[in-house]
Amino acid sequence: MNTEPAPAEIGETPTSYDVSAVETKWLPVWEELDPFRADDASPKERKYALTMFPYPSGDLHMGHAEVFALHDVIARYWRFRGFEVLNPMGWDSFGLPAENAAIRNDEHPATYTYANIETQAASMKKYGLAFDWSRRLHTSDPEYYRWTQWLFLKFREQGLAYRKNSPVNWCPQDQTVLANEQVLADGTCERCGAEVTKRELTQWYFRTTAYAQELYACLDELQDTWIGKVVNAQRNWVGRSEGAHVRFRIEGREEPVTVYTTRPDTLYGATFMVVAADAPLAAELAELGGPERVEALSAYVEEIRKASDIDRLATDRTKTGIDLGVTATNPVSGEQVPVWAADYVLADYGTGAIMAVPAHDQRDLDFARKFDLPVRRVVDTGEPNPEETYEATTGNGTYVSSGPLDGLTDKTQGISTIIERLEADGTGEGTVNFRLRDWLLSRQRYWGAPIPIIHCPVDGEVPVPEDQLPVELPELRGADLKPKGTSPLGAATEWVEVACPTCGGPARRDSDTMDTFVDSSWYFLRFLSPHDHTQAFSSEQAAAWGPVDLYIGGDEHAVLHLLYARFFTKVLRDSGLLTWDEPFSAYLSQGKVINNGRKMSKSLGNGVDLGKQLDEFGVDAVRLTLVFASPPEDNIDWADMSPAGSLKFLQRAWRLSGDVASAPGVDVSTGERSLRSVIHRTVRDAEELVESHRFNVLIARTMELVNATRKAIDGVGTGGCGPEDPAVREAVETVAILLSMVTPYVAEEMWERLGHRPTVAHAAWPIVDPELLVEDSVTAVVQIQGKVKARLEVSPAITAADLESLALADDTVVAAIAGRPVRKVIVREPKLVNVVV
RNA sequence: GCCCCGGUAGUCCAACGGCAGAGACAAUGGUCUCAAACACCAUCCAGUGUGGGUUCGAAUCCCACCCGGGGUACCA
Repeated sequence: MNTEPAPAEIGETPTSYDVSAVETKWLPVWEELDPFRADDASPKERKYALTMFPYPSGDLHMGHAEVFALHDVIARYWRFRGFEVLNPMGWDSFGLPAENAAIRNDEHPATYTYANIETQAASMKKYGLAFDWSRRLHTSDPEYYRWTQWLFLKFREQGLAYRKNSPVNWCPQDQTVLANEQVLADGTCERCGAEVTKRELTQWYFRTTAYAQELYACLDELQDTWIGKVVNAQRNWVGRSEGAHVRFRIEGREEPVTVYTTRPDTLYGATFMVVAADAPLAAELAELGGPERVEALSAYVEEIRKASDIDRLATDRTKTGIDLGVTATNPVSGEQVPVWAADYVLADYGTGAIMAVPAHDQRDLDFARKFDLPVRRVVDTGEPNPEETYEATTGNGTYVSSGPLDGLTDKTQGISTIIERLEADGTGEGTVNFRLRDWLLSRQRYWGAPIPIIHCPVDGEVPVPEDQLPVELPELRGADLKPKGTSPLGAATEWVEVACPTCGGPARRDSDTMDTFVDSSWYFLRFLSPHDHTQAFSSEQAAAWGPVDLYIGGDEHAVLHLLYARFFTKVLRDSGLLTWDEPFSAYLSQGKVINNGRKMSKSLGNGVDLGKQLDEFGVDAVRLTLVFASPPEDNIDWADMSPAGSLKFLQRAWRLSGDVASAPGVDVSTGERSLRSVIHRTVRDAEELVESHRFNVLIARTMELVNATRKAIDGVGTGGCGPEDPAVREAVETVAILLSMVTPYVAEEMWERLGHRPTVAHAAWPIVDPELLVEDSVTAVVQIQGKVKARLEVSPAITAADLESLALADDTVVAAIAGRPVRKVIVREPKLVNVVV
């Protein structure tokens, strides 16, 4: 600690406080008083404040420090404003790092996990956060994952959890499958960075697609209370599009092939059809084409399987594909078109088959060019003809060569005309399509919640009976956990081999564990009744507390965690367990803490250690710096920040508390008006600023109040009222209360020096006196042509007419008008007059 | 490519369509000191990315473009 306490000379007021002494002094007092425990029986109006619970890897870092500091402002503020606040904390404690550490150190993952949890818990306590610690939970506790498993079984009963065989993302490094959401845009694993490959495996899925429409539609309600970019990201991820299914009859095949298109109006321009090469449909059609087509297809599929996702994802890659040797019939024109298989058509989007309209889709045009297929323009947009330029046109235009559409110029009308025709003929219909896929939840790893299913050769998939939950993890450690391509649980013979609950015969447990995102999809519900051994969560408490009033977290979870939690909420609502539609009424994401323009990382060597910052400047100064730095959602570059400056300010604020010369409880209403006016304006602004999450401005306003108070104390003779004035006490108490939301230690210390008993968290929020917000006089500006020419001191109650005549009589105004005729006068009393000449 | 968000003093950031500055960092000068650090006092600093438009009046609203950040990407 570099803040030396001032030498305590007898009779002299110290000029600074000892940061570390204050921290050790108040921490036990708060533990004792426990002011933030939420009362389920409270008659008060409730608020549920939630911040994303951490994964226990090592100690807390700067990112945690920021989000917790921001979150704490809201939680403490609501409490001050008379709400009963639920503000819980726990750990998302299943996950790979613990498992990898266990392999490295030949130990059990729980050892690493729970040691880190204790480290983080101690740091959080020292960090002075307003959590209700009685509700602490860890998702890796059997008492928690028992209910994760129970929820899985409920979902399965409703057909929302199922198993299917499908090509899945496989991370060769972590030796496990990944959800689509866990594969980055460049085709690498979001966790370890390895290049993701594909494998054909039977895996468990949650049917998120069943809720695609609602997950999309409800975003409208969240538009104003969720941070915009997250709503946007969710919208993109769910990916709703409107279009049509169109059925093409295939020569020699009974079933027609259905394609999905968003441009049915270009149907007359379809010159070939393409099916996803890796879909079963392609194989079927190849058989129609003959043995050499089958062979060609399988060679082609082999080739594309070998290509990495990175290559696949390169958009400028040349198109590849093969002719399947079959023809399809265009349902409106009767035209015969060839059918191709290619990898630019995705098996799991739409129907896995498209009608190719090269003139009006660049991908199709590239393909047509490569394989010398015909291009036919059917919309004349006025741009050069794509048949010649090889630049597809996608805009509005006049339909040509399009039968009944010819001459039409409106795309919307063109689309609806074709859809009507298709529907009348029974060859297609309008439809809505989503990009969202089902959520792959199986993981071939150990440290997660086991999937509570038993596979019996006689009875098939049998759920573990509820009274046998939880299915606890067997004790495995070290080398037992090494990735081998199958789950480590599969090798735990004694654990895997069980009697079938239905027939009693030999059977095997499902040896996969659930994606840890399952654990975090419902933790906000478990906080409502964390010690209840009879149910996952209390629906009654959920109705009373929920939904979460404000959720704060990082935007790395903008699609994953938030989407999954929303999905869980909707399923549980439809199961009758919840009454609300969305889990988080408002969502705020904090920016990252970076250093010197770069993300902090070991390889760059620019990490900032939170512990060191706390040791050097103290908890309060670090919290203040993070809150003051910028609006919450902006990144903070630590290199631009000055925790030393923050500490300087806190010392100045603290010093005020030693200068107050009136007694506690003095009648502040007799205090000096101008200072009181600043106090009450500050409080009014503070309310608005906290509610609109402009915490950085809140700090600025508090600094302003500190400055004004200092002047009032010292400035006797120059307008200051001196330390005895009751307004000074009111000001300093207000500073302590405002600061307690951000810097609880120094605020508590000030509160004590002001002669109050702890804790400042119990202080009454100042009531704003509207009388004190009225100003004695205001400065009105007079503009000529919008440029300021003069200022007038006027009464705030002045009438428009009076202000106008006052302004027009002003010498500088008269001079500025210079005799020109006044054409118009705009008056916004009492602040502004604009003269137009 | 498409979709979001942003661009204001050297830096971080404020500013209901109405005086561009609330607050801070840095810098400079001073007080204090044997000297320095700390502390305190004072000073300095931009016309709001560019170009149009709307308006009596634009940092703020609209359009186009440039730059930065993020999301997404053969999604038919």
